[in-house]
Amino acid sequence: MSIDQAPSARGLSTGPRLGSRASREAILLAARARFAKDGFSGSTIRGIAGDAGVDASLVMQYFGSKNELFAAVIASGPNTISRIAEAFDGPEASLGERVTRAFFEVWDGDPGESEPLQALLRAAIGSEQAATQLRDLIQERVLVDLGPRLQHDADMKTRIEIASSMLVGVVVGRRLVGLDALVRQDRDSLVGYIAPAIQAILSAGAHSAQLGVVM
Amino acid sequence: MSIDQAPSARGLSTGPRLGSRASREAILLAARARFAKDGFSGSTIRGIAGDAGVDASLVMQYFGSKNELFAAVIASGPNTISRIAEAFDGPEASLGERVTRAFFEVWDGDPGESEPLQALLRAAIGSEQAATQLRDLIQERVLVDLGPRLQHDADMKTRIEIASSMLVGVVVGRRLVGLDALVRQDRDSLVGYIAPAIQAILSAGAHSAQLGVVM
DNA sequence: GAAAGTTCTCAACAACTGTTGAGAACTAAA
DNA sequence: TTTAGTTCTCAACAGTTGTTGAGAACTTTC
Repeated sequence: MSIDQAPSARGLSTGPRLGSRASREAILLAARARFAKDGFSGSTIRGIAGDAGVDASLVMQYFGSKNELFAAVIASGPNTISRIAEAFDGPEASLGERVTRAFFEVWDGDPGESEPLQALLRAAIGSEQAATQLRDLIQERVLVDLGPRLQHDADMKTRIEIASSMLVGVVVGRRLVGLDALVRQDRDSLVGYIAPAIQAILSAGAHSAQLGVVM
Repeated sequence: MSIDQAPSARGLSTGPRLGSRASREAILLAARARFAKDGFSGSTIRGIAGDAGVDASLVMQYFGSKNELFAAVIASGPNTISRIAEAFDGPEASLGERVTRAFFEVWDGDPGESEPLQALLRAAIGSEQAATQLRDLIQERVLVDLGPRLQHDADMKTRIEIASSMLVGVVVGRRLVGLDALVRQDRDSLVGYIAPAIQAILSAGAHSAQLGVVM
């Protein structure tokens, strides 16, 4: 009945505590990898549980449902958009290269950072529901992180979405589809190819009538 | 036993023929739309059959299996890559615009043309098997259609794959994810934003050391 | 030792999946 | 009308899916 019956007057109680976080994290790790590789509907809870060396029902016990597990995977990623947003600070002449490089570091680098993003992208392309989730994430974060850096300018927002889509497209071609000429390139030479194009998208406003946006 | 027992010495025989092609085509149409919308594993034969106003087993009877139905949908699309390849013919100054416009006409236009492509892309992003299928398709067709137009140049092949990935990325952002600033733009203004970037990718070889490729 | 609390597994359910075989419903020829 | 051939549906299969509830196995406190 009463809460204060706790054994040693603390929140800690009797049972085993060591395995708890370890299994939970193993599940999250396995789910991250599988969602990134097979998409949402292509991944199964039994498969994830098997990878984590755990029974499927434990996954349910920790995360409630497959949808919540997926949400936990997405939430487990660090705030990548703010890292990309930081690339907007600096001289305009090298804007394309900074943004391109930041994108590759986030999407093409450490699995802990890239796998949740790839999972979200795969799921978003695979189902309308996840697409809404991704859309909202972009909508929120981009406004929060990029808003202060740029004046509210519909044209610049369009340019950012185009440039982002292009960069994501290259990552999709390289990592998800596996186009061989893209896979073979190392990151630096890819940046060499791509940065001028991104620069053309992002800084073209400076050549047109209404400008003074970025700097 | 013998084949020549056919009633009127023709290939035509007794049963109803009207429904045949109509149902087959209705199934193919429904499958095209659903694969494009929900991906491969997200689509069900029962759902496709329901859209076509037909029992699920009829789908099996016509196409044998879900995989073969998918292959039929992919094969039903016209040869889009050759249409894009044609855009490479012409003055180099407007190469970016021609290619960009051709891409949008193919990927963002008539459902009969764009839906098989979107279906293949969704499936390729959703599973490794379909990714191989897409990779092979690109490998074959690009070499066949673009090979004669360009000299065999690894650098140009890389540039083409990058530009294609970028354009596909924009289509994904616009059609599959639904980024609102991209959805709002009409095609012409999108081309206005994007063409210079594609031009930068495709014709940048002319500015670098080893050149003479495109012209 | 017993008791309490935690972590985890077993077995099963209900729904849905692709797929199959048998037989209706219909159409055209005899 | 009978017969043969075609188009299509019904009912069911075996497997997999997410999900659930009961109870083992283990750890700490008394």
